Amino acid sequence: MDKPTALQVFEALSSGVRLDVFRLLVQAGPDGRVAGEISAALDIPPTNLSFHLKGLAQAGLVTAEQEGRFQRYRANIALMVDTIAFLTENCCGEGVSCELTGIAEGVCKS
Amino acid sequence: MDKPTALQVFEALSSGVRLDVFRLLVQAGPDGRVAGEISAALDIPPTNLSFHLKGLAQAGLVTAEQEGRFQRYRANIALMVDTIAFLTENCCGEGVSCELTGIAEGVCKS
DNA sequence: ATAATGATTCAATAGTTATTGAATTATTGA
DNA sequence: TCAATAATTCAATAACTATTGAATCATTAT
Repeated sequence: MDKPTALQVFEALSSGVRLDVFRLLVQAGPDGRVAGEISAALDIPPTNLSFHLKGLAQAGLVTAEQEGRFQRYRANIALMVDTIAFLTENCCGEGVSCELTGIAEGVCKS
Repeated sequence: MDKPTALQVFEALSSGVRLDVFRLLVQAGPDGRVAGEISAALDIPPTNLSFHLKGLAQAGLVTAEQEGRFQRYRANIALMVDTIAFLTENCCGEGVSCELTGIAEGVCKS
């Protein structure tokens, strides 16, 4: 993953609203959720939700698919996994072990 | 890790300057770097660097220690590892495997 | 066709973030 | 003490982000 992509992902995740939306879509699984469902579930006004969904989509963290007059959103798990890989490669210096924290071995460079 | 902490970390990592600073400090290892070294290495004016170091410190991603008239900064690897754990717990839904991406098994809930 | 529904875009506003140069604080060295 | 050095804070500005309500666009149902 290149740096601009990583920055966009971090910026997208730096809002409580967007983090909540993304988590909801992760939990929703492959079916995702239409905008109205997200709006209702998280109690976010449609216009504000649109704003944040746009940011998430621009960062690539969610995809949008038209479904009649609904708009269905899904989490892009692959990008999140890539992001975790990016952080992993940037988080552990020489000889630093991640075992201490309960993260699986092999995750960090060390 | 709680949500406000995660949000602060993501916000801190959402600036190219701060990401560069953090990576530099990770590479520097336990010795860290004094502010002037960071400023010179990344070609960032001292006053702007102070601004971004403040953000990183507030998020907990770096620590600062006075050393004579210098200020030594170090990366907080533990917090980064916690952040990776946070993302891991929020990235993989039911039955989603991370194997595809080359991330070690056991990382995702699966 | 027309009305109703789902969602987005637009316009306005308030608040926040990034950057720069000048001023300030603190420590070291002559 | 006095000048020099390291770093931060302050003040000003420009740019961006978040939120809301009104308006618009597209699709569905009558």
